[in-house]
Amino acid sequence: MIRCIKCEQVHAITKSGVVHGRQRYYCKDCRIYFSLPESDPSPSPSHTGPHHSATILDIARALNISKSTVSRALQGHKDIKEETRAAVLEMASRLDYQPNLLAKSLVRSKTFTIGIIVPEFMNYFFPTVIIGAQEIASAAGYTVMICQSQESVATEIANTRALLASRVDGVLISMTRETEDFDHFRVFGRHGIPVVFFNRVCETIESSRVYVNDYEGAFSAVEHLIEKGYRRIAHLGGPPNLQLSQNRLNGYSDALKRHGLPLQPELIVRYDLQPENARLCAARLLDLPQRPDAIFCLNDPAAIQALLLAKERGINVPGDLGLVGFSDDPISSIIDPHLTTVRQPVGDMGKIAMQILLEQVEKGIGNYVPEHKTLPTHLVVRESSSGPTGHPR
Amino acid sequence: MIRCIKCEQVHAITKSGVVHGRQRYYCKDCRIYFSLPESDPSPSPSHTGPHHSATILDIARALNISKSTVSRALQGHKDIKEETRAAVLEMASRLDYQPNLLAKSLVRSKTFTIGIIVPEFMNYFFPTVIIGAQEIASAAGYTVMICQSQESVATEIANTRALLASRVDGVLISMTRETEDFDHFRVFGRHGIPVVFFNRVCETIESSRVYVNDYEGAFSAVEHLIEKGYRRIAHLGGPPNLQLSQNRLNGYSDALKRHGLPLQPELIVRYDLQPENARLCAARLLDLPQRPDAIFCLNDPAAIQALLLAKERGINVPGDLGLVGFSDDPISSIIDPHLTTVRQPVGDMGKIAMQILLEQVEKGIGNYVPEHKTLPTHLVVRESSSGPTGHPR
DNA sequence: AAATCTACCGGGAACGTTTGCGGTATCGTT
DNA sequence: AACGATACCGCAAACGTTCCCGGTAGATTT
Repeated sequence: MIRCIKCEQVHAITKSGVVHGRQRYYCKDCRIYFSLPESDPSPSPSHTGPHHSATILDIARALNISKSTVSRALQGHKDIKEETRAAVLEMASRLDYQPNLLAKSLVRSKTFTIGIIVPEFMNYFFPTVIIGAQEIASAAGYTVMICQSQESVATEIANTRALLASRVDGVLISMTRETEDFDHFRVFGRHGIPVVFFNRVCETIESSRVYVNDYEGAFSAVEHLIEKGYRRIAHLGGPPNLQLSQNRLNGYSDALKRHGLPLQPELIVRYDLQPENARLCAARLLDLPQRPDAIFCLNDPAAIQALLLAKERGINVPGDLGLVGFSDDPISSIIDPHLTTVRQPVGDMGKIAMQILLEQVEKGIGNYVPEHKTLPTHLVVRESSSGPTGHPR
Repeated sequence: MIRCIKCEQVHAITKSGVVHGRQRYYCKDCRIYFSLPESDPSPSPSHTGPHHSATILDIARALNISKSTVSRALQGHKDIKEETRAAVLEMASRLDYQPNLLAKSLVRSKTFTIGIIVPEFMNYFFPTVIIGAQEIASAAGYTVMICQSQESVATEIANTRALLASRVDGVLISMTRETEDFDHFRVFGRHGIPVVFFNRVCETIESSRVYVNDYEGAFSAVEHLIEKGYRRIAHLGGPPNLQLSQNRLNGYSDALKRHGLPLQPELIVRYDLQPENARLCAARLLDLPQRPDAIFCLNDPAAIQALLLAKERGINVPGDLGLVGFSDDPISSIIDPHLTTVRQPVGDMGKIAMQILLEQVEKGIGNYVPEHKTLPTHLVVRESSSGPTGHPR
């Protein structure tokens, strides 16, 4: 006892397969498909109706023209009379037509979406990058698809597959803290999809990269501590497989060398980017028989953990312990004492990375050379490093 | 002078259209399509190759079987001999086959992706919700597509269109601070796409909603301030079009009434959720001829701005000014003094919202009733509200 | 020996677009 | 009067899947 949703007739209805749990029907008179929930024999009026969204074919039939014409009218092709176009547009909005990107992308083999893989977005850094990137992308008519690997290679691999399956036109990647094998990234190259790495870059893959000058940032931070009178400066570093922790470590040690200070291995600890472990590592440093009088931390979250721990233990910052972080997290200017840090242009990093990526997407793979962009850093001096007590400068 | 990328022959090649700027060719011998960048006549070897990703048809041809069989083998259909399936799998990985979700979704009219629209993700709240939601979604085999409206209705509307065009199976929405007209949300209903609102819900649209008990949270916060001895309690509230600011305001005033305190209009200010304006509004309260001795703030970011301003002006918190926020932002337990706040189960909100949504997606529209879920809040008492000086309790 | 069943596979339509090519009016030009 | 140009539109193939329907070969039952 199925009636057509349009002509309300019963006789011209035939079944037309089941799609995902609901019976589809076809009315021969109206030449229209529709479906009704089959578990509910008498659906409430508010939920009845054509769940089958309108297509260009529906518009075409309603106007007695061909779907080619509708398609062309919709995309502003010049071959279409102004009159017809107006009619199409009018009917499109009447039928609540929404173009099906899946179909469009399928035939044009271009999706106008960019994939982004980040390890997390709990902290300040990655959301800010993403916002910058998204701004550029949507200005260029692209949408983004954000994946978070949650610092796990397994889900990172899953993410690459998902993006590949969705046929994104390009991807932006900042890898996991534990990524050591990069094979899963190569698949993009094999499929002609440009990628650009940012922040946590991959050096063994031929691709564009954008990052800040970690070495210089670290160098200036440590030099600043030295100038303020700190002498036993420790480093709370990051995992060795990340290039940036290596660079910051190098900046640290070179600054020490430059000023004739010894490089003491026990003053260097590395944490795996988990906040809890930053705290643990800071504790290791503070528990040292000969305590450091300053710590240069890999990033602000780590510095904040160190600061909190110091406060708990009654260690005066900056009097007994100088602290400087990296990346200028907003919390750093709120916490007491305010944290000295190395500011990096976070939003710009997203923008620039996306700009480079989109350029390469438009050019097509093989028609561009990978680009390596280094962004400047800038030391922001605040209270946490104003010099040890008894050594005012 | 085009050679087949497989057999390296020249004679059997015919042109086969141009897709998006690159000429496509067809080798009659190998029955294979491929394309070369036409702007670069002699591409470097590293970038040469079949940009045309392998399809099930390629696998089928290589194995001399039909694409139906390949499809079935790939999805684990029982009709396929173990031997054939193994061969297909092997060939698939040899050809670096990646399924094309666009095509699959097109025919099944199901994308297994959920859209999420949030106003921003700079603060702690929304990223945390998203993480929770994503966890549930990916466990169920869905991927999410995150859009941020940036607190602008215009981009919110653009977001709905994008999600609609991408044919998401369902959407999670927390609306803009300025959304007053909800028509652009109705299109989901018309297209049979279930939506669930969270946090900033929409009451005029028939749909599921999940939020916290804002009224009770606010009530207990204000009651707490009263019990601690504060008497002139102000409220730094939010925009009136958001239900949650209304509810928190009601909790605030009812708590005052309950304890026989007068409701004074000049003690109620509302900000538009921009941090700068939170500061301005806090200033308005602190500039009052008769200054409030406590402020109950709409959320933690606002409370933090108030706290910073008070510190700048030398107003002692909690001695001269009690403060309590809402949502337990991590900064709140870092800032000095630590901020009393109403904790809400943020991650759970995402999880629950996604669970409800997925249920409705699976059931299909019309086969479920909208669900309204209120989550409990919990007052976290810290230093910022420990009582005015001279009124210790 | 015929009939039925099972296991496996292929043909082909369908999903909703885009787009090259061909067709038909209409109009102006020789 | 014939021809070419122009403006507009339709046909049909293609994109890469899924899945219904049918077919064949061998095994089992009657």
